[in-house]
Amino acid sequence: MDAQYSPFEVERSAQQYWEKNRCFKAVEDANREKFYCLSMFPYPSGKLHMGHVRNYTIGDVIARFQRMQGKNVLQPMGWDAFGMPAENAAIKHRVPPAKWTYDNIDYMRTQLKALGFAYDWDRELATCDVDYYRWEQWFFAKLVEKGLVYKKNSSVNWDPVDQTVLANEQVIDGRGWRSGAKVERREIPLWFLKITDYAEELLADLDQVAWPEQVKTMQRNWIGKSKGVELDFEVAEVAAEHSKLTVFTTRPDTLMGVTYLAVAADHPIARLASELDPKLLAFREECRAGGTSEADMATMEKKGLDTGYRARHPLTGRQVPIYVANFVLMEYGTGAVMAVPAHDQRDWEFATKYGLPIEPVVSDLDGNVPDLSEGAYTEHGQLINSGEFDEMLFDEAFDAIAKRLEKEGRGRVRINFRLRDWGVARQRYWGAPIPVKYGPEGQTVPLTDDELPVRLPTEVEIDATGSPLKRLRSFYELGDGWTRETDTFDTFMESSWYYARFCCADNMEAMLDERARYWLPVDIYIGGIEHAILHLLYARFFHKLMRDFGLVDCDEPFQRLLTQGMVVAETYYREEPNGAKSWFNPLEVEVTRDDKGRPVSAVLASDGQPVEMAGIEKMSKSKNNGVDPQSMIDRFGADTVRLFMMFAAPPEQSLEWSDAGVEGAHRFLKRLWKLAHEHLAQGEPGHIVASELTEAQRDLHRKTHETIKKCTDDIGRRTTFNTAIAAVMELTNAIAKFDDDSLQGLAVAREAIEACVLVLSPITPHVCHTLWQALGHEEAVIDARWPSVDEKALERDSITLVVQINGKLRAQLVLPADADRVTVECEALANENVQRHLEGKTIRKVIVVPGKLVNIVAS
RNA sequence: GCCCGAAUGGCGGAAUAGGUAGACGCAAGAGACUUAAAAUCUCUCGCCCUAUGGGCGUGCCGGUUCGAUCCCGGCUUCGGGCACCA
Repeated sequence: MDAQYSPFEVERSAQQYWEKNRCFKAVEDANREKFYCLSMFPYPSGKLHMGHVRNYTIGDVIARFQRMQGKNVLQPMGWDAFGMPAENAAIKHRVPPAKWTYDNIDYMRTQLKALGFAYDWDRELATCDVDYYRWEQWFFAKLVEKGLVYKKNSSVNWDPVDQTVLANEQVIDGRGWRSGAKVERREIPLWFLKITDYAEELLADLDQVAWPEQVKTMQRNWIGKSKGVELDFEVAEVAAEHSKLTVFTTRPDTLMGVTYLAVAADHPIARLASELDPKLLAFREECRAGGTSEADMATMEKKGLDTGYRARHPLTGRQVPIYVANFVLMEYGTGAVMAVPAHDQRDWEFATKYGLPIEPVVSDLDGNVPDLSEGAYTEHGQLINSGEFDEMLFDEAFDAIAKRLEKEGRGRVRINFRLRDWGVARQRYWGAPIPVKYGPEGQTVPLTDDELPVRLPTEVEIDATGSPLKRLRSFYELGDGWTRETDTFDTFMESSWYYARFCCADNMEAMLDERARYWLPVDIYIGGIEHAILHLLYARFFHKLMRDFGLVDCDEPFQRLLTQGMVVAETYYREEPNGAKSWFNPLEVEVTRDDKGRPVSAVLASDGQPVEMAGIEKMSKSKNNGVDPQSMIDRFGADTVRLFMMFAAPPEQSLEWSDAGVEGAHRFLKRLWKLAHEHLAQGEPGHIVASELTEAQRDLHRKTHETIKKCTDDIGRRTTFNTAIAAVMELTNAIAKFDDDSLQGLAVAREAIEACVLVLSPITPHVCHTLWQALGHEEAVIDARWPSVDEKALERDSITLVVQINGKLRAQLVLPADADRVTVECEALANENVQRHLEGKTIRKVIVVPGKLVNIVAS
């Protein structure tokens, strides 16, 4: 064994060993307990960023830990390869999306390999491979047959200059990012998957999965199940087919307070009204301005205009005005809402703005009529001004009003979901073609198995103006007046089932096979919290579709979920003469500190001139604060990078990049290496005989087992790798202080060092691979079993407990571990400092928490 | 705007079931070794005071409790998501 730790040699030889022996190939084995560990696959954007390194290190630590627990582990990796950046790169650099994507994949694969992740590379897949997306097309056709797919009009962001549909992120302050033109909402027919058919199950099955409570809460709120009443307002002046205006409300108790209705700009009644009124027509046009996102809807100025039509209140018969409003959307619900300005804040603001009546129908529980001068009263209360329903509370009023509406045929109780069906069509090139054709008479026909797959052509001209597929005759035209669908799938489609395909990625005959039943569900899924709703909900839905098609047999795809925080770093800039800011990478900047270590100023290393410090932000290109993982691997080796990432913060929190912290991690590995080296130089150890250990030996022996116990829990249950590493650091500090070359001493030290190597091996696998060999083991450390805790070694003779007076710390006592309550109390009261603080006071109560503390309550 | 989180020394963080706030690491300071530097090792390190002791202290205001970083109510600031970024 070398005296010096040389990471590159160590890493090369460990990686060669793993590759040569195909250590991470996963083979189905019904007799072994399986463990499927999955990290969210990356979009191949060019090179790995620190967020990837963090994500994949977490996954790798868990996979390697589970392997040491004796599980049959599957840990695959692949590429979420369709998406917009490839098209943007094609426009900017004139590189075909396919070439750009595959080049990026090749580079990023070498980076992942350099980090030593224990992937079964035989299962690698890229979603842009036809062997992958063909099954998505096949499955889509099956879903069409089952009636789970339909086409309907939906709003998109339309750039009138580039004549193209924009993604929400391409709309900046209401304008197209390339053209700068004001974006309009435009209705186009799009393909939808009926996720709402599964709303109830998607909600209920959240109870089965071991996910963070916050993620489950977000999904529950997103699905948004609510009980309410659907009711009809009659509009007398218009033709029969529009004479009923249906609305949904969760507050039927406020029905008597309805003073107006609001409909979407594209609602039939609004259309009808605008035929006669140019002002209305103009307003309906105006409603088209702006983006389609919910945030836009919620924050825009609420505007409306009277249609002139009046609706008949279903209970009172009173006539209420119908307004067109820009915040009501035709696609959601019925495209119409009832307004109760006294008890809904948005309605209150609208009514106040347009001088509409605000009539309270709910008082507080003491019968006090609410003050509506500053805003709506939205609490549940007691009904007033509601005739026969007066004095009823919410539940009673809900039932009574619903019952009466039902009896009169004007309403019914309904369960409503906020969740909307999933629009899966995109007007983009770099995606999986939707397998549908259109006939000369307007027929819409899904492609049959023998017409599949539809290959995405790679020889295309890409520019900023929409999908090139329509311009490509060989793709678009099918002869005899038939044409092909040119929309492609939302890339969430691919990421909704890749976890299943990993189980049998080589099957060319079927989407999934029995191997998927062996491996699924994924035991732990690791990825960014930003995917808490959309990706995870779509994947859960898709899983249930596959289950109902007999392709998988569990209800949920991801049993446990670990959501990781962002990687952030300090930002530095200089203001240029023209006012623009130029940003400098943290690695190019030197920070000077005051004598307390506080940063006071920063200079650019290259010219020594000052730069401004602008705080800590998510690593990004725009702020140039991204630290390239590659440069860190080149400098310190993969183990150091992995160790730092796992040590700097628990996985759920954001992680701040720190150069000094990385150096600290590197120093620790050097110390560990030296410790092992020096220990080995002291000669062969004896065997531990527990009854013959000195006190110091017993202390180290105990610390070793305390560390094993803590690390097992920290890694296996809590996934707080930072505290596991801290515990190992404590143990190495104890080993370094332990100076005893007797046979028993060496044996205790050997046990401690081996524990460090085993426990760290999932985190820093390369250096532990080499150290394990150096410690004389034939088997590789990846095949070693996780160390077990000797409960006997944990026992202590004496314990320290603290004495508080009125909750304030006043003394510490060292007592035999088995001291009884009376002894503890007497010892506490006998303490000099305790007596001093009790002088002139009367003891009211003594609380003893066994093994922890004594609190004396005195006054 | 709506939904979900977070806030602890100079810094990253720890305190796992309401029981010693600050483990571990970084930075900083002092010292040892060295011709010197690097590396390494040892010690100090929340703030304040009349210092073998004491007061204050976990974003802010209030509550529950013998005891609150932890539970409850109300704020502030920052972050994630909001259905076509992935």
